[in-house]
Amino acid sequence: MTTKDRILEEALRLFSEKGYDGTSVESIAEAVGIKAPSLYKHFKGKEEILNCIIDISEKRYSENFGTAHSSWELPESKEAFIKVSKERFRFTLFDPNIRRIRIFMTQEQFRNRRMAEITNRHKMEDVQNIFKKILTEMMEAGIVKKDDPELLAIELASPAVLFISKGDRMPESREELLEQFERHVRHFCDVYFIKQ
Amino acid sequence: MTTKDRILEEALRLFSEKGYDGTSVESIAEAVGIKAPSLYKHFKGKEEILNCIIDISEKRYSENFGTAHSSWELPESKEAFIKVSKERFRFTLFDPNIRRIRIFMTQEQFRNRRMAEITNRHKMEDVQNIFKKILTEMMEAGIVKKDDPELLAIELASPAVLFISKGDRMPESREELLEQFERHVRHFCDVYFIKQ
DNA sequence: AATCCAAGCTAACGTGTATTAGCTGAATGG
DNA sequence: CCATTCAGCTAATACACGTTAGCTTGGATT
Repeated sequence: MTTKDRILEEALRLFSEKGYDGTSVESIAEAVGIKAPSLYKHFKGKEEILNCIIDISEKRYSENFGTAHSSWELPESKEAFIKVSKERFRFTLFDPNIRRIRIFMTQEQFRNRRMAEITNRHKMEDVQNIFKKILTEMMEAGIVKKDDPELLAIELASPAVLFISKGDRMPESREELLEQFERHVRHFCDVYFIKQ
Repeated sequence: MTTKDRILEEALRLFSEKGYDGTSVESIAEAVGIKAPSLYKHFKGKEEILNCIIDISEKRYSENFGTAHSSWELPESKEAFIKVSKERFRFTLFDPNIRRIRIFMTQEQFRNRRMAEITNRHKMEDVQNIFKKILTEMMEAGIVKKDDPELLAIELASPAVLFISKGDRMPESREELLEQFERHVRHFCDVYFIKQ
């Protein structure tokens, strides 16, 4: 791992913990194990670090949630659907990289137009498009009742978003949130899946 | 309105726009129309201003959403329920004071334990308790199908939270969000209300 | 072996920020 | 009518932060 990558890693960690304005260039350098002026051999300044992190955030997010890359195989049954949903939810909730990006985005979205757009693309488009796609396919396969897949995607996704936010705020509640999420998905299945 | 109140008002506005660390004492003073040192006649320092604002946030939130103060009359029909939900949603989405507090809280929750707890009490308890109460009553009144009111409260509330977050991020989309919210509530009624 | 460059360092600068000291004038109260 | 208090002001302080200049060094290149 290069020094440049280590700088970006530590900067993201610090930004997510203290915010951009609350993080000094010196503290980033210290976390990396170099002196502040050495940082300028790799980046023009603090703002360039920020922009690189935004780039990374955008990339990692689209890798993990973009419709293109996201290859869920179609769940064949209610239990398969619950299992794969839970795995996905657990990963999103616990993965430290995704988590740091999410917390950082949550804080920075109001002062950075690009950050607002990325946050939005993620929460309002990517997540819902994944669910929309799966739900559409499951409707066609006769597993889920025919309905507006866009609306159902929101019904399915938004409690997850709420739980994830709580998990970021209070990490100690994450195990409990997994259970809450399962209850929600099971309920969703009870309502919208075709009984066999 | 006293100077002290004006300071708190402008500080909240600036904190919500630029964050706590991004707001200087001088800029608060300037917004109020005084010089920075005069601020110290009213507050011990920047941090005391922050704490006062947190107090205010907590108070305003519990005034608006606390179970105790919240007096919804029980909606008698589906349309009445949709109407009152929409009004409430519109208010929450547009009211500038509530909005500033919410945006400020969203940013500060990760660096301030108290802020995390207030955010949580609001999003995870207050909002859901209101809906839980109404839904329970409507189940007893034979308007809504019998089900777990706690779960249904989440199904009803979480898309609203998602829409509100988007509205804070991109205010220009708020009118559209009102329509999306109505679609969600109508769908909710279709699924959970007893047909007449 | 001589040269070069990347990546670190120390020292220093300029700016911005939170806060304090101490003055002033106007209202308040005995 | 004088004393006090309040709420503003200017000037100044101390420090932190982002950034630049310029030196050093060790490994790669020629």
